Parts: sequence; C-alpha cells; structure tokens
Amino acid sequence: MPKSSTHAYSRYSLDALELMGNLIRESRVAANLTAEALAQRAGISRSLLHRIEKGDAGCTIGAVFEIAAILGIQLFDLDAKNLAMRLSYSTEKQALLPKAVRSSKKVVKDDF
Amino acid sequence: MPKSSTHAYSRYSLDALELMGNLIRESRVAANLTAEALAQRAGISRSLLHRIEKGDAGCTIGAVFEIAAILGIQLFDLDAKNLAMRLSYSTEKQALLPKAVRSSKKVVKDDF
DNA sequence: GTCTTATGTATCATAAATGAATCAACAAAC
DNA sequence: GTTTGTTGATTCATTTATGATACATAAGAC
Repeated sequence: MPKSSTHAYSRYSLDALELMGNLIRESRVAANLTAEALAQRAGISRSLLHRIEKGDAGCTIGAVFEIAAILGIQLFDLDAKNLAMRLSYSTEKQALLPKAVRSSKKVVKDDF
Repeated sequence: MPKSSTHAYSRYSLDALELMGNLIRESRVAANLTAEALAQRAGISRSLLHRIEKGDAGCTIGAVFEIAAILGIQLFDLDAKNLAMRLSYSTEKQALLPKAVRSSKKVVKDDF
C-alpha cells in the first residue's frame, strides 16, 4: 500500500491472510498443480503467487480471489450460484441504506 | 495490479469482491461511521475506502481485510479465537504436504 | 546414488495502487 | 426553504505491487 507504510495490521487480519495463503497452497497441491502452472492459468506471475501463498498483505485482492476461485476455494462459504444470489440480495439492501452517515463517533466491535 | 492489466477476472471473483464491498458499507453505516472516520481508524485514505466499498479488485487485500476486521465482519465465518485455531491447524497440515508438485496438468474444478 | 524440476529468495525496472486535494451533488438536520 | 457535511468522482504525484530474471536449494522420479 503506497505512502510510507507505517500502519500495522491487526492480528485478525494477519491470521486471515495467512490462512488464505495456506488454503491456497493446500488446494494447489491437492490439484497437483505447480506454482508456475497455476500462476499462468490465473494470468499472474509465479512470484506473485508465492507472495499470496505466504499471506502477503500487499497483494491485490483481485489476484488472491482469482486464485482462490480457480482452485475452487469458496469465498464467504458460497458457491457461484449462491454467491450471485447473496450479492443481488445485498445490492438491494444497499438501496435502502441512508446515503450518508451523520454524526460519526459510535462504538464499534473492538473485541475480536 | 501492475503490468499491462489485460487478464480478466472471473465472475465469481468479481461477485465476491462486490459482495465484500457491500458488506463493508452495510457495516459501516450500521456502526454509524463516516467513510472518513473509518478510513482514519484503519490508517487508510477515504478514497481507498471508497474503492474498497465499490469492490475494486486492485485494492490490496491487507487494506480490505483490515477494514473488515475493524467493522467486525468475520472472515471465513470465524471469530478471532477460532480463526487462530483454524490457522494453527492449517499450518500443521502444511508441514505434511509434499514440498513440491511434480507433473502438472491435472483437472481442476472449472465448474462454478 | 544421478537427474530433473519445483520452490524459495533476491533484485530490478516498470506499471499500478495509494493518498491528497479538489469539486459537484445530494442528503440529513435545522 | 437554508445550511452543513458526507459522499462520488476526478486528477495528479508518489510510493509500491508486480513481473521478469537469475540463482541456490531441495525434493521427487529414476
């Protein structure tokens, strides 16, 4: 992330990133695909795939999701069909939300 | 994603990205946080948060996960404790995997 | 054991992600 | 109605993610 990368990531984010990397490697090995072969299939370089498998926070989410998709790893525990349904439902819901938030300052779940 | 952005994303990835953005906005509004307030809290700019909420595939996964974490959106449907457990389990499993894949070419789930 | 090949790591050039700033449009509160 | 302030969108400079390459190491097949 450009600009003086000073801010730290939460443990939760780091764990999720690492788990994602692990799942990807697991799936890749299970599919008997070499890093090079999978990278090529996704249109990315082997070095990027390597970073993804290591749980690098700096990889773009599109690359990570695409790799997961190719390997059949479900995102949000949803398959293609249900994901599409969930999305359209979510999009409808968006329309009902207030367009702008006023005040600010409100308590947020800090416990996780 | 640097380098001549030519490769297209799968529908699945795009849907997952958009859903993630929707969930984030929903949660932010529910928490009564302005985009500026949340961005500041995560150490990112409002413009980046805006792209994240739009489901931009080019955002780094670290930024997206961090925002989700702050909002209490569960990744992999796991809370902090269970995520940590799932991770350590996954990491142990990694050690048992073959270090290198031979052959290549194997069928992969292309149906989703 | 040898041979072949996948992986880990590092470096570098370049394309792209990010932050900052600006402005218009619109929604909420009054 | 007016006012205040959030959001959407754009542009630009800067920092960084990515791809390419090279190399050492190690693991699988024989």
